[in-house]
Amino acid sequence: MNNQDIARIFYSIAEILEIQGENPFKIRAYIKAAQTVESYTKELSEIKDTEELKDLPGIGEKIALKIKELLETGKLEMYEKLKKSEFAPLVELLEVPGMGPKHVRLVYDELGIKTLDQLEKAARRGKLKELPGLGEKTEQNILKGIEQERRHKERYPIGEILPKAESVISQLQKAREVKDISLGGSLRRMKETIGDVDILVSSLKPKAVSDAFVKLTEVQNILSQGPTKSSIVTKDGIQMDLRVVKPESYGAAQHYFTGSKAHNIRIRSLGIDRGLKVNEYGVFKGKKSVAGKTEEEVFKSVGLTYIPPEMREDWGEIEAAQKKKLPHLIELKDIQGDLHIHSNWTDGRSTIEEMAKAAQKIGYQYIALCDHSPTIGVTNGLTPERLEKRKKEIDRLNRKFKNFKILNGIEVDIKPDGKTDLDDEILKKLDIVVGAVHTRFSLPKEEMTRRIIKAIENPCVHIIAHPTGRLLGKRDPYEVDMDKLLDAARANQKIMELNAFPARLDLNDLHCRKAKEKGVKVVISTDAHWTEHLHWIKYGIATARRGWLEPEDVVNTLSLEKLLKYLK
DNA sequence: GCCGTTTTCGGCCCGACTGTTTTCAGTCG
Repeated sequence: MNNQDIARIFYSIAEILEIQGENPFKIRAYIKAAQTVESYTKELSEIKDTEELKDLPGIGEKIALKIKELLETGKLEMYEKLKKSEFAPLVELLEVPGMGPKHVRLVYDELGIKTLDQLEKAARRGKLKELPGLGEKTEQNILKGIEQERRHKERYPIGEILPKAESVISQLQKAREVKDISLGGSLRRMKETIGDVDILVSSLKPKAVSDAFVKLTEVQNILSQGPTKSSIVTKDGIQMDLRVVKPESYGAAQHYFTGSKAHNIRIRSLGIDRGLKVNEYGVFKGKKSVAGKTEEEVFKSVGLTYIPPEMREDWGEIEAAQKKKLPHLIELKDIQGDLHIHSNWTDGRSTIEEMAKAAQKIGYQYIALCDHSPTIGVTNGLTPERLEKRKKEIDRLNRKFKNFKILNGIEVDIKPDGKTDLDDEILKKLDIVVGAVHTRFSLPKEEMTRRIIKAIENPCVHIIAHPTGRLLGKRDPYEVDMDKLLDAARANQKIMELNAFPARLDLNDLHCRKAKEKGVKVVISTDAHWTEHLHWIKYGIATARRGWLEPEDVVNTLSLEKLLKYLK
Protein backbone atom coordinates (compact mmCIF):
# COMPACT_ATOMS: atom_id res chain seq x y z
CA MET A 1 0.00 0.00 0.00
CA ASN A 2 1.76 3.15 -1.14
CA ASN A 3 0.85 6.83 -0.76
CA GLN A 4 -1.04 6.92 -4.06
CA ASP A 5 -3.21 3.96 -2.99
CA ILE A 6 -4.06 5.64 0.30
CA ALA A 7 -4.83 8.95 -1.41
CA ARG A 8 -7.13 7.21 -3.89
CA ILE A 9 -9.09 5.64 -1.05
CA PHE A 10 -9.52 9.00 0.69
CA TYR A 11 -10.70 10.64 -2.54
CA SER A 12 -13.13 7.80 -3.01
CA ILE A 13 -14.43 8.18 0.55
CA ALA A 14 -14.96 11.90 -0.10
CA GLU A 15 -17.03 11.16 -3.19
CA ILE A 16 -19.31 8.67 -1.48
CA LEU A 17 -19.75 10.97 1.52
CA GLU A 18 -20.64 13.77 -0.86
CA ILE A 19 -23.51 11.80 -2.32
CA GLN A 20 -24.61 10.78 1.15
CA GLY A 21 -24.97 14.47 1.88
CA GLU A 22 -22.34 14.57 4.62
CA ASN A 23 -21.01 17.76 6.13
CA PRO A 24 -19.08 19.47 3.30
CA PHE A 25 -16.21 20.31 5.60
CA LYS A 26 -15.78 16.72 6.54
CA ILE A 27 -15.64 15.88 2.85
CA ARG A 28 -13.03 18.55 2.33
CA ALA A 29 -11.02 17.14 5.21
CA TYR A 30 -10.74 13.83 3.35
CA ILE A 31 -9.79 15.59 0.12
CA LYS A 32 -7.17 17.62 1.93
CA ALA A 33 -5.75 14.50 3.58
CA ALA A 34 -5.63 12.78 0.18
CA GLN A 35 -3.76 15.75 -1.30
CA THR A 36 -1.26 15.71 1.54
CA VAL A 37 -0.70 11.98 1.23
CA GLU A 38 -0.28 11.89 -2.55
CA SER A 39 2.22 14.72 -2.57
CA TYR A 40 4.28 13.57 0.39
CA THR A 41 7.77 12.63 -0.72
CA LYS A 42 8.32 10.01 1.94
CA GLU A 43 6.35 6.76 1.91
CA LEU A 44 3.89 6.73 4.78
CA SER A 45 4.68 3.06 5.26
CA GLU A 46 8.00 4.17 6.70
CA ILE A 47 6.22 6.08 9.45
CA LYS A 48 5.19 3.77 12.23
CA ASP A 49 4.03 6.30 14.79
CA THR A 50 0.54 7.78 14.45
CA GLU A 51 1.75 10.85 16.36
CA GLU A 52 4.16 11.54 13.52
CA LEU A 53 1.37 11.12 10.96
CA LYS A 54 -0.62 13.76 12.83
CA ASP A 55 2.12 16.29 12.19
CA LEU A 56 1.23 16.22 8.50
CA PRO A 57 -1.09 19.03 7.42
CA GLY A 58 -4.75 18.05 7.30
CA ILE A 59 -4.17 14.76 9.10
CA GLY A 60 -5.54 14.52 12.62
CA GLU A 61 -6.45 11.87 15.12
CA LYS A 62 -9.04 10.01 13.07
CA ILE A 63 -7.37 10.03 9.68
CA ALA A 64 -4.03 9.07 11.21
CA LEU A 65 -5.69 5.99 12.65
CA LYS A 66 -7.22 5.21 9.27
CA ILE A 67 -3.82 5.45 7.58
CA LYS A 68 -2.41 3.15 10.24
CA GLU A 69 -5.21 0.65 9.65
CA LEU A 70 -4.58 0.75 5.89
CA LEU A 71 -0.85 0.23 6.31
CA GLU A 72 -1.22 -2.57 8.79
CA THR A 73 -4.14 -4.50 7.34
CA GLY A 74 -4.27 -3.28 3.72
CA LYS A 75 -7.92 -2.43 4.33
CA LEU A 76 -10.07 0.18 5.96
CA GLU A 77 -13.21 -1.05 7.61
CA MET A 78 -15.00 2.27 7.32
CA TYR A 79 -14.26 2.34 3.59
CA GLU A 80 -15.36 -1.26 3.09
CA LYS A 81 -18.68 -0.35 4.70
CA LEU A 82 -19.03 2.77 2.58
CA LYS A 83 -18.41 0.79 -0.59
CA LYS A 84 -21.34 -1.43 0.32
CA SER A 85 -23.67 1.52 0.76
CA GLU A 86 -26.40 1.99 -1.81
CA PHE A 87 -24.82 5.32 -2.80
CA ALA A 88 -21.38 3.97 -3.66
CA PRO A 89 -22.13 3.09 -7.32
CA LEU A 90 -23.43 6.62 -7.90
CA VAL A 91 -19.94 8.16 -7.92
CA GLU A 92 -19.85 7.35 -11.64
CA LEU A 93 -22.58 9.95 -12.15
CA LEU A 94 -20.56 12.61 -10.32
CA GLU A 95 -18.05 12.51 -13.16
CA VAL A 96 -20.60 13.91 -15.59
CA PRO A 97 -20.11 17.67 -16.01
CA GLY A 98 -23.20 19.38 -14.67
CA MET A 99 -23.98 16.57 -12.24
CA GLY A 100 -23.11 17.47 -8.68
CA PRO A 101 -24.03 15.60 -5.52
CA LYS A 102 -27.47 17.17 -5.31
CA HIS A 103 -28.50 16.20 -8.83
CA VAL A 104 -27.07 12.71 -8.39
CA ARG A 105 -29.17 12.21 -5.28
CA LEU A 106 -32.23 13.68 -6.94
CA VAL A 107 -32.16 11.33 -9.94
CA TYR A 108 -31.42 8.38 -7.69
CA ASP A 109 -34.07 9.14 -5.09
CA GLU A 110 -36.77 10.01 -7.61
CA LEU A 111 -35.97 7.72 -10.54
CA GLY A 112 -33.65 5.10 -9.11
CA ILE A 113 -30.90 6.05 -11.60
CA LYS A 114 -27.55 4.48 -10.77
CA THR A 115 -25.56 4.33 -14.01
CA LEU A 116 -24.51 6.52 -16.88
CA ASP A 117 -26.67 4.48 -19.26
CA GLN A 118 -29.76 4.84 -17.09
CA LEU A 119 -29.15 8.56 -16.79
CA GLU A 120 -28.86 8.89 -20.54
CA LYS A 121 -32.06 6.92 -21.17
CA ALA A 122 -34.00 8.99 -18.64
CA ALA A 123 -32.75 12.21 -20.21
CA ARG A 124 -33.70 11.08 -23.70
CA ARG A 125 -37.18 10.15 -22.53
CA GLY A 126 -37.60 13.58 -20.96
CA LYS A 127 -37.86 12.18 -17.43
CA LEU A 128 -35.27 14.49 -15.92
CA LYS A 129 -36.99 17.74 -16.80
CA GLU A 130 -40.02 16.66 -14.79
CA LEU A 131 -37.99 16.59 -11.58
CA PRO A 132 -38.25 19.55 -9.19
CA GLY A 133 -35.56 22.16 -9.86
CA LEU A 134 -34.58 20.61 -13.19
CA GLY A 135 -35.83 21.76 -16.56
CA GLU A 136 -35.47 21.35 -20.28
CA LYS A 137 -32.06 22.98 -20.48
CA THR A 138 -30.57 21.10 -17.59
CA GLU A 139 -31.70 17.88 -19.19
CA GLN A 140 -30.01 18.80 -22.46
CA ASN A 141 -26.85 19.88 -20.60
CA ILE A 142 -26.72 16.57 -18.80
CA LEU A 143 -26.95 14.77 -22.14
CA LYS A 144 -24.07 16.88 -23.45
CA GLY A 145 -22.16 16.17 -20.25
CA ILE A 146 -22.61 12.42 -20.68
CA GLU A 147 -21.31 12.66 -24.23
CA GLN A 148 -18.31 14.70 -23.10
CA GLU A 149 -17.60 12.29 -20.26
CA ARG A 150 -17.69 9.29 -22.61
CA ARG A 151 -15.50 10.94 -25.21
CA HIS A 152 -12.90 12.18 -22.88
CA LYS A 153 -12.10 10.59 -19.57
CA GLU A 154 -8.40 11.18 -19.39
CA ARG A 155 -6.36 14.29 -18.90
CA TYR A 156 -4.08 15.27 -21.77
CA PRO A 157 -0.27 15.20 -21.62
CA ILE A 158 0.99 18.77 -21.42
CA GLY A 159 2.89 18.36 -24.70
CA GLU A 160 -0.42 17.96 -26.54
CA ILE A 161 -2.13 20.92 -24.93
CA LEU A 162 0.47 23.64 -24.58
CA PRO A 163 0.93 24.27 -28.32
CA LYS A 164 -2.85 24.52 -28.83
CA ALA A 165 -3.21 26.89 -25.90
CA GLU A 166 -0.35 29.03 -27.15
CA SER A 167 -2.01 29.26 -30.55
CA VAL A 168 -5.24 30.53 -28.99
CA ILE A 169 -3.28 33.02 -26.89
CA SER A 170 -1.51 34.42 -29.92
CA GLN A 171 -4.81 34.81 -31.78
CA LEU A 172 -6.49 36.59 -28.88
CA GLN A 173 -3.46 38.79 -28.41
CA LYS A 174 -4.24 40.40 -31.73
CA ALA A 175 -7.54 41.78 -30.46
CA ARG A 176 -7.16 45.45 -29.65
CA GLU A 177 -9.19 45.15 -26.48
CA VAL A 178 -6.76 42.66 -24.94
CA LYS A 179 -4.24 44.36 -22.67
CA ASP A 180 -2.46 41.54 -20.82
CA ILE A 181 -2.94 37.85 -21.47
CA SER A 182 -1.56 34.73 -19.86
CA LEU A 183 -2.24 31.10 -19.21
CA GLY A 184 -3.60 30.02 -15.87
CA GLY A 185 -4.45 26.80 -14.11
CA SER A 186 -2.48 23.59 -14.29
CA LEU A 187 -1.04 24.64 -17.64
CA ARG A 188 0.69 27.64 -16.09
CA ARG A 189 1.83 25.39 -13.25
CA MET A 190 3.12 23.07 -15.98
CA LYS A 191 1.60 19.92 -14.58
CA GLU A 192 2.40 16.81 -16.61
CA THR A 193 -1.24 16.33 -17.56
CA ILE A 194 -3.83 18.98 -18.18
CA GLY A 195 -7.60 18.75 -17.80
CA ASP A 196 -8.57 22.04 -19.41
CA VAL A 197 -7.03 25.31 -20.53
CA ASP A 198 -7.44 28.50 -18.48
CA ILE A 199 -6.76 31.82 -20.14
CA LEU A 200 -6.68 35.14 -18.33
CA VAL A 201 -7.01 38.54 -19.98
CA SER A 202 -7.02 42.08 -18.63
CA SER A 203 -9.14 44.51 -20.58
CA LEU A 204 -11.33 47.55 -20.27
CA LYS A 205 -13.78 46.04 -22.75
CA PRO A 206 -14.45 42.52 -21.49
CA LYS A 207 -17.47 41.95 -23.71
CA ALA A 208 -15.39 42.39 -26.88
CA VAL A 209 -12.76 39.95 -25.59
CA SER A 210 -15.27 37.29 -24.70
CA ASP A 211 -16.96 37.75 -28.09
CA ALA A 212 -13.63 37.26 -29.86
CA PHE A 213 -12.96 34.18 -27.75
CA VAL A 214 -16.18 32.32 -28.56
CA LYS A 215 -15.75 33.14 -32.27
CA LEU A 216 -12.32 31.47 -32.60
CA THR A 217 -12.20 28.95 -35.43
CA GLU A 218 -11.23 26.24 -32.91
CA VAL A 219 -14.57 26.52 -31.12
CA GLN A 220 -16.92 23.55 -31.36
CA ASN A 221 -19.51 24.68 -28.84
CA ILE A 222 -19.99 27.34 -26.20
CA LEU A 223 -20.60 26.07 -22.71
CA SER A 224 -21.20 29.46 -21.12
CA GLN A 225 -20.62 33.10 -21.86
CA GLY A 226 -20.70 36.01 -19.46
CA PRO A 227 -18.97 39.38 -19.22
CA THR A 228 -16.07 38.06 -17.15
CA LYS A 229 -16.14 34.29 -17.67
CA SER A 230 -16.72 32.15 -20.75
CA SER A 231 -16.15 28.48 -21.50
CA ILE A 232 -15.88 26.71 -24.83
CA VAL A 233 -15.05 23.24 -26.09
CA THR A 234 -12.67 23.07 -29.05
CA LYS A 235 -13.00 20.77 -32.01
CA ASP A 236 -10.34 18.57 -30.35
CA GLY A 237 -12.68 18.22 -27.38
CA ILE A 238 -10.57 20.41 -25.10
CA GLN A 239 -12.36 22.73 -22.72
CA MET A 240 -11.00 26.25 -22.57
CA ASP A 241 -12.06 28.80 -19.97
CA LEU A 242 -11.54 32.52 -20.42
CA ARG A 243 -11.57 35.04 -17.58
CA VAL A 244 -11.46 38.76 -18.20
CA VAL A 245 -10.62 41.27 -15.46
CA LYS A 246 -9.71 44.94 -15.22
CA PRO A 247 -5.99 45.80 -15.37
CA GLU A 248 -5.84 46.77 -11.69
CA SER A 249 -6.94 43.22 -10.79
CA TYR A 250 -4.68 41.38 -13.21
CA GLY A 251 -2.12 40.16 -10.67
CA ALA A 252 -4.75 39.00 -8.20
CA ALA A 253 -6.66 37.27 -10.97
CA GLN A 254 -3.51 35.67 -12.32
CA HIS A 255 -2.71 34.33 -8.90
CA TYR A 256 -6.24 33.16 -8.33
CA PHE A 257 -6.67 31.43 -11.69
CA THR A 258 -3.27 29.79 -11.55
CA GLY A 259 -4.14 27.90 -8.39
CA SER A 260 -3.70 25.28 -7.32
CA LYS A 261 -6.90 25.23 -5.37
CA ALA A 262 -5.07 23.96 -2.30
CA HIS A 263 -2.48 26.72 -2.61
CA ASN A 264 -5.16 29.38 -2.98
CA ILE A 265 -7.02 28.25 0.09
CA ARG A 266 -3.83 28.59 2.10
CA ILE A 267 -3.20 32.07 0.74
CA ARG A 268 -6.72 33.17 1.58
CA SER A 269 -6.38 31.81 5.08
CA LEU A 270 -3.14 33.75 5.52
CA GLY A 271 -5.10 36.79 4.37
CA ILE A 272 -7.82 36.19 6.94
CA ASP A 273 -5.17 36.00 9.68
CA ARG A 274 -4.15 39.51 8.69
CA GLY A 275 -7.68 40.83 8.37
CA LEU A 276 -7.51 40.73 4.59
CA LYS A 277 -9.89 39.35 2.02
CA VAL A 278 -8.17 37.82 -1.00
CA ASN A 279 -10.16 37.26 -4.16
CA GLU A 280 -9.57 37.44 -7.90
CA TYR A 281 -10.03 41.21 -7.89
CA GLY A 282 -7.40 42.03 -5.33
CA VAL A 283 -6.51 41.95 -1.68
CA PHE A 284 -8.87 44.00 0.44
CA LYS A 285 -8.81 45.51 3.90
CA GLY A 286 -12.48 46.27 4.39
CA LYS A 287 -13.42 47.86 1.12
CA LYS A 288 -9.98 49.27 0.42
CA SER A 289 -7.80 47.48 -2.10
CA VAL A 290 -4.27 46.97 -0.80
CA ALA A 291 -2.89 44.79 -3.63
CA GLY A 292 -3.89 43.28 -6.95
CA LYS A 293 -2.03 44.71 -9.90
CA THR A 294 0.76 42.15 -9.77
CA GLU A 295 1.18 38.70 -8.26
CA GLU A 296 4.20 39.94 -6.28
CA GLU A 297 1.91 42.41 -4.49
CA VAL A 298 -0.53 39.66 -3.60
CA PHE A 299 2.18 37.46 -2.11
CA LYS A 300 3.70 40.38 -0.28
CA SER A 301 0.37 41.37 1.25
CA VAL A 302 0.19 38.02 3.03
CA GLY A 303 3.83 38.08 4.08
CA LEU A 304 5.32 35.90 1.35
CA THR A 305 8.00 36.24 -1.25
CA TYR A 306 7.03 35.50 -4.86
CA ILE A 307 6.31 31.82 -5.43
CA PRO A 308 6.83 30.57 -9.01
CA PRO A 309 3.68 29.01 -10.55
CA GLU A 310 5.23 25.53 -10.81
CA MET A 311 5.56 25.37 -7.03
CA ARG A 312 2.01 26.38 -6.14
CA GLU A 313 0.64 23.08 -4.94
CA ASP A 314 0.70 23.56 -1.18
CA TRP A 315 3.60 21.14 -1.07
CA GLY A 316 5.51 23.25 1.46
CA GLU A 317 6.14 26.28 -0.73
CA ILE A 318 4.14 28.58 1.54
CA GLU A 319 6.19 27.65 4.60
CA ALA A 320 9.39 28.03 2.56
CA ALA A 321 8.29 31.48 1.34
CA GLN A 322 7.48 32.55 4.89
CA LYS A 323 11.01 31.65 5.92
CA LYS A 324 12.40 33.23 2.75
CA LYS A 325 13.90 29.84 1.94
CA LEU A 326 12.39 29.17 -1.49
CA PRO A 327 14.78 27.35 -3.82
CA HIS A 328 16.32 29.26 -6.69
CA LEU A 329 14.64 27.16 -9.38
CA ILE A 330 16.46 26.01 -12.47
CA GLU A 331 15.70 27.88 -15.70
CA LEU A 332 15.98 27.13 -19.38
CA LYS A 333 19.03 29.37 -19.69
CA ASP A 334 20.96 27.26 -17.17
CA ILE A 335 21.07 24.28 -19.51
CA GLN A 336 24.42 23.88 -21.29
CA GLY A 337 23.81 20.74 -23.29
CA ASP A 338 21.67 17.70 -23.96
CA LEU A 339 23.00 14.33 -22.83
CA HIS A 340 20.55 11.96 -24.47
CA ILE A 341 20.17 12.42 -28.21
CA HIS A 342 19.61 10.02 -31.09
CA SER A 343 20.58 10.27 -34.74
CA ASN A 344 19.76 8.50 -37.99
CA TRP A 345 22.44 5.97 -37.10
CA THR A 346 19.61 4.25 -35.24
CA ASP A 347 15.98 5.33 -35.07
CA GLY A 348 16.53 9.10 -35.18
CA ARG A 349 15.44 11.21 -38.13
CA SER A 350 18.30 13.72 -38.25
CA THR A 351 22.00 13.26 -38.98
CA ILE A 352 24.59 13.77 -36.27
CA GLU A 353 25.65 16.99 -37.93
CA GLU A 354 22.08 18.33 -38.08
CA MET A 355 21.60 17.53 -34.41
CA ALA A 356 24.86 19.22 -33.47
CA LYS A 357 24.08 22.32 -35.52
CA ALA A 358 20.60 22.62 -34.02
CA ALA A 359 22.01 22.24 -30.51
CA GLN A 360 24.68 24.83 -31.13
CA LYS A 361 22.04 27.20 -32.41
CA ILE A 362 20.13 26.85 -29.13
CA GLY A 363 23.35 27.91 -27.40
CA TYR A 364 24.50 24.56 -26.04
CA GLN A 365 28.13 23.67 -25.48
CA TYR A 366 27.68 19.95 -25.99
CA ILE A 367 25.44 17.06 -26.86
CA ALA A 368 25.85 13.38 -26.11
CA LEU A 369 24.95 11.10 -28.94
CA CYS A 370 23.24 8.17 -27.27
CA ASP A 371 21.96 5.94 -30.03
CA HIS A 372 20.46 2.59 -29.17
CA SER A 373 22.40 -0.61 -28.51
CA PRO A 374 21.91 -3.89 -30.47
CA THR A 375 19.08 -5.44 -28.42
CA ILE A 376 16.61 -2.86 -29.62
CA GLY A 377 16.45 -4.42 -33.05
CA VAL A 378 13.62 -2.31 -34.40
CA THR A 379 15.77 0.78 -33.94
CA ASN A 380 18.69 -0.63 -35.90
CA GLY A 381 20.68 -0.62 -32.63
CA LEU A 382 24.43 -0.17 -32.91
CA THR A 383 26.66 -3.24 -33.07
CA PRO A 384 30.24 -2.81 -31.81
CA GLU A 385 31.35 -2.48 -35.46
CA ARG A 386 28.89 0.29 -36.29
CA LEU A 387 29.71 1.96 -32.99
CA GLU A 388 33.36 2.15 -34.19
CA LYS A 389 32.26 3.66 -37.48
CA ARG A 390 30.04 6.20 -35.78
CA LYS A 391 33.02 7.17 -33.58
CA LYS A 392 34.95 8.15 -36.69
CA GLU A 393 32.06 10.31 -37.89
CA ILE A 394 31.82 12.01 -34.48
CA ASP A 395 35.57 12.68 -34.47
CA ARG A 396 35.35 14.16 -37.96
CA LEU A 397 32.53 16.48 -36.90
CA ASN A 398 34.24 17.48 -33.67
CA ARG A 399 37.19 18.73 -35.72
CA LYS A 400 34.74 20.82 -37.71
CA PHE A 401 32.78 22.45 -34.84
CA LYS A 402 34.23 25.24 -32.76
CA ASN A 403 33.30 25.72 -29.09
CA PHE A 404 31.04 22.73 -29.27
CA LYS A 405 31.55 19.08 -28.46
CA ILE A 406 29.73 15.95 -29.51
CA LEU A 407 30.16 13.32 -26.84
CA ASN A 408 30.38 9.73 -27.96
CA GLY A 409 27.70 7.92 -25.99
CA ILE A 410 25.16 5.15 -26.05
CA GLU A 411 21.75 4.31 -24.65
CA VAL A 412 22.66 0.82 -23.60
CA ASP A 413 19.93 -1.70 -22.92
CA ILE A 414 19.59 -3.08 -19.42
CA LYS A 415 18.68 -6.72 -19.84
CA PRO A 416 16.24 -8.44 -17.47
CA ASP A 417 19.17 -9.79 -15.43
CA GLY A 418 20.56 -6.27 -15.00
CA LYS A 419 23.52 -6.78 -17.35
CA THR A 420 24.05 -4.41 -20.26
CA ASP A 421 23.82 -5.72 -23.81
CA LEU A 422 27.30 -4.42 -24.69
CA ASP A 423 30.40 -5.52 -22.82
CA ASP A 424 32.21 -3.30 -20.38
CA GLU A 425 35.25 -3.32 -22.69
CA ILE A 426 33.20 -1.48 -25.30
CA LEU A 427 31.36 0.81 -22.86
CA LYS A 428 34.64 1.87 -21.25
CA LYS A 429 35.75 3.51 -24.47
CA LEU A 430 32.72 5.80 -24.61
CA ASP A 431 32.41 9.30 -23.13
CA ILE A 432 29.02 8.65 -21.64
CA VAL A 433 26.83 5.61 -21.03
CA VAL A 434 23.10 5.90 -20.44
CA GLY A 435 21.44 2.71 -19.23
CA ALA A 436 17.78 2.08 -19.99
CA VAL A 437 15.09 -0.58 -19.68
CA HIS A 438 13.19 -1.27 -22.91
CA THR A 439 11.98 -4.84 -22.45
CA ARG A 440 10.16 -7.06 -19.95
CA PHE A 441 8.29 -4.21 -18.30
CA SER A 442 6.18 -6.71 -16.39
CA LEU A 443 8.90 -7.99 -14.06
CA PRO A 444 7.85 -8.15 -10.41
CA LYS A 445 8.81 -5.06 -8.45
CA GLU A 446 11.69 -6.67 -6.57
CA GLU A 447 13.21 -8.09 -9.74
CA MET A 448 12.84 -4.83 -11.64
CA THR A 449 14.42 -2.94 -8.76
CA ARG A 450 17.30 -5.44 -8.58
CA ARG A 451 17.71 -5.24 -12.36
CA ILE A 452 18.15 -1.48 -12.41
CA ILE A 453 20.28 -1.35 -9.26
CA LYS A 454 22.66 -3.80 -10.91
CA ALA A 455 23.02 -1.37 -13.79
CA ILE A 456 23.54 1.51 -11.35
CA GLU A 457 26.32 -0.47 -9.72
CA ASN A 458 28.00 -1.09 -13.08
CA PRO A 459 31.01 1.28 -13.07
CA CYS A 460 30.65 1.88 -16.81
CA VAL A 461 27.12 3.30 -16.54
CA HIS A 462 26.76 7.03 -15.78
CA ILE A 463 23.04 7.68 -16.11
CA ILE A 464 19.77 5.76 -15.80
CA ALA A 465 17.38 6.92 -18.51
CA HIS A 466 13.59 7.30 -18.05
CA PRO A 467 13.69 5.36 -14.77
CA THR A 468 10.04 4.22 -14.63
CA GLY A 469 9.39 3.64 -18.33
CA ARG A 470 5.96 5.24 -18.35
CA LEU A 471 4.27 6.78 -21.37
CA LEU A 472 1.59 9.22 -20.26
CA GLY A 473 -1.85 7.98 -21.21
CA LYS A 474 -0.40 4.91 -22.92
CA ARG A 475 1.72 2.86 -20.59
CA ASP A 476 1.82 2.85 -16.81
CA PRO A 477 5.20 3.02 -15.11
CA TYR A 478 6.65 -0.39 -14.44
CA GLU A 479 6.75 -1.52 -10.84
CA VAL A 480 9.97 -0.34 -9.26
CA ASP A 481 11.08 0.84 -5.84
CA MET A 482 12.17 4.40 -6.56
CA ASP A 483 13.54 4.94 -3.07
CA LYS A 484 15.91 2.03 -3.47
CA LEU A 485 16.99 3.21 -6.93
CA LEU A 486 17.74 6.67 -5.59
CA ASP A 487 19.63 5.26 -2.61
CA ALA A 488 21.71 3.14 -4.98
CA ALA A 489 22.31 6.12 -7.26
CA ARG A 490 23.45 8.14 -4.27
CA ALA A 491 25.76 5.38 -3.03
CA ASN A 492 27.30 4.88 -6.47
CA GLN A 493 27.41 8.57 -7.43
CA LYS A 494 25.19 7.95 -10.44
CA ILE A 495 22.89 10.34 -12.25
CA MET A 496 19.16 9.88 -12.73
CA GLU A 497 17.61 11.16 -15.92
CA LEU A 498 14.60 13.40 -16.12
CA ASN A 499 13.50 12.50 -19.64
CA ALA A 500 11.87 15.60 -21.14
CA PHE A 501 10.02 13.76 -23.89
CA PRO A 502 6.52 15.15 -23.23
CA ALA A 503 4.92 11.72 -23.02
CA ARG A 504 7.53 10.55 -20.53
CA LEU A 505 8.50 13.27 -18.01
CA ASP A 506 10.21 10.50 -16.14
CA LEU A 507 11.47 11.15 -13.39
CA ASN A 508 8.29 12.98 -12.45
CA ASP A 509 8.04 16.06 -10.22
CA LEU A 510 7.85 14.16 -6.95
CA HIS A 511 10.70 11.86 -7.92
CA CYS A 512 12.81 14.96 -8.55
CA ARG A 513 12.06 16.25 -5.09
CA LYS A 514 12.95 12.92 -3.62
CA ALA A 515 16.20 12.83 -5.58
CA LYS A 516 17.11 16.27 -4.32
CA GLU A 517 16.32 15.33 -0.74
CA LYS A 518 18.52 12.27 -1.04
CA GLY A 519 21.34 14.19 -2.70
CA VAL A 520 21.08 12.44 -6.07
CA LYS A 521 22.07 14.41 -9.17
CA VAL A 522 19.65 14.67 -12.06
CA VAL A 523 20.21 15.21 -15.78
CA ILE A 524 17.47 16.77 -17.90
CA SER A 525 17.59 15.22 -21.37
CA THR A 526 15.23 15.34 -24.33
CA ASP A 527 15.80 11.90 -25.87
CA ALA A 528 15.48 13.85 -29.13
CA HIS A 529 15.07 11.77 -32.28
CA TRP A 530 14.83 14.84 -34.51
CA THR A 531 16.23 18.37 -34.34
CA GLU A 532 12.78 19.73 -33.50
CA HIS A 533 12.64 17.59 -30.36
CA LEU A 534 15.51 19.49 -28.77
CA HIS A 535 13.01 22.15 -27.77
CA TRP A 536 11.17 19.69 -25.58
CA ILE A 537 13.74 20.54 -22.96
CA LYS A 538 11.19 23.09 -21.71
CA TYR A 539 8.92 20.30 -20.48
CA GLY A 540 11.83 18.80 -18.59
CA ILE A 541 12.72 22.15 -17.06
CA ALA A 542 9.11 22.61 -16.02
CA THR A 543 9.01 19.21 -14.33
CA ALA A 544 12.34 19.91 -12.62
CA ARG A 545 10.95 23.23 -11.33
CA ARG A 546 7.87 21.43 -10.04
CA GLY A 547 10.34 19.15 -8.25
CA TRP A 548 12.10 22.18 -6.70
CA LEU A 549 15.38 21.50 -8.52
CA GLU A 550 18.05 24.17 -8.61
CA PRO A 551 20.84 24.52 -11.18
CA GLU A 552 23.34 22.78 -8.90
CA ASP A 553 21.12 19.68 -8.74
CA VAL A 554 21.29 19.18 -12.49
CA VAL A 555 24.50 18.04 -14.18
CA ASN A 556 23.80 19.46 -17.64
CA THR A 557 23.99 22.96 -16.21
CA LEU A 558 27.75 22.34 -15.98
CA SER A 559 30.18 23.69 -18.54
CA LEU A 560 31.73 21.10 -20.83
CA GLU A 561 34.95 21.07 -18.86
CA LYS A 562 33.24 20.58 -15.50
CA LEU A 563 30.87 18.01 -16.93
CA LEU A 564 33.72 15.85 -18.26
CA LYS A 565 35.43 16.03 -14.89
CA TYR A 566 32.19 15.08 -13.20
CA LEU A 567 31.60 12.09 -15.46
CA LYS A 568 35.05 10.81 -14.65
C1' DG B 1 -12.77 15.72 10.12
C1' DC B 2 -9.21 19.37 11.15
C1' DC B 3 -7.51 23.13 13.76
C1' DG B 4 -6.12 26.97 17.39
C1' DT B 5 -0.52 34.13 18.98
C1' DT B 6 -8.54 35.70 20.05
C1' DT B 7 -10.76 29.69 20.07
C1' DT B 8 -10.72 22.58 22.52
C1' DC B 9 -15.95 24.82 19.99
C1' DG B 10 -17.22 26.78 16.06
C1' DG B 11 -15.35 28.07 12.39
C1' DC B 12 -13.75 26.09 7.83
C1' DC B 13 -11.98 30.53 0.52
C1' DC B 14 -14.63 33.09 -2.69
C1' DG B 15 -17.13 34.36 -6.67
C1' DA B 16 -19.34 33.64 -11.66
C1' DC B 17 -22.72 31.55 -14.45
C1' DT B 18 -26.91 28.81 -15.39
C1' DG B 19 -31.40 27.50 -14.96
C1' DT B 20 -35.46 27.68 -12.74
C1' DT B 21 -37.87 30.91 -10.15
C1' DT B 22 -39.32 35.55 -9.06
C1' DT B 23 -34.78 35.42 -4.93
C1' DC B 24 -31.79 31.39 -5.08
C1' DA B 25 -29.78 26.61 -5.31
C1' DG B 26 -26.54 23.99 -7.73
C1' DT B 27 -22.33 23.52 -10.09
C1' DC B 28 -17.83 24.76 -11.19
C1' DG B 29 -13.20 26.37 -10.79
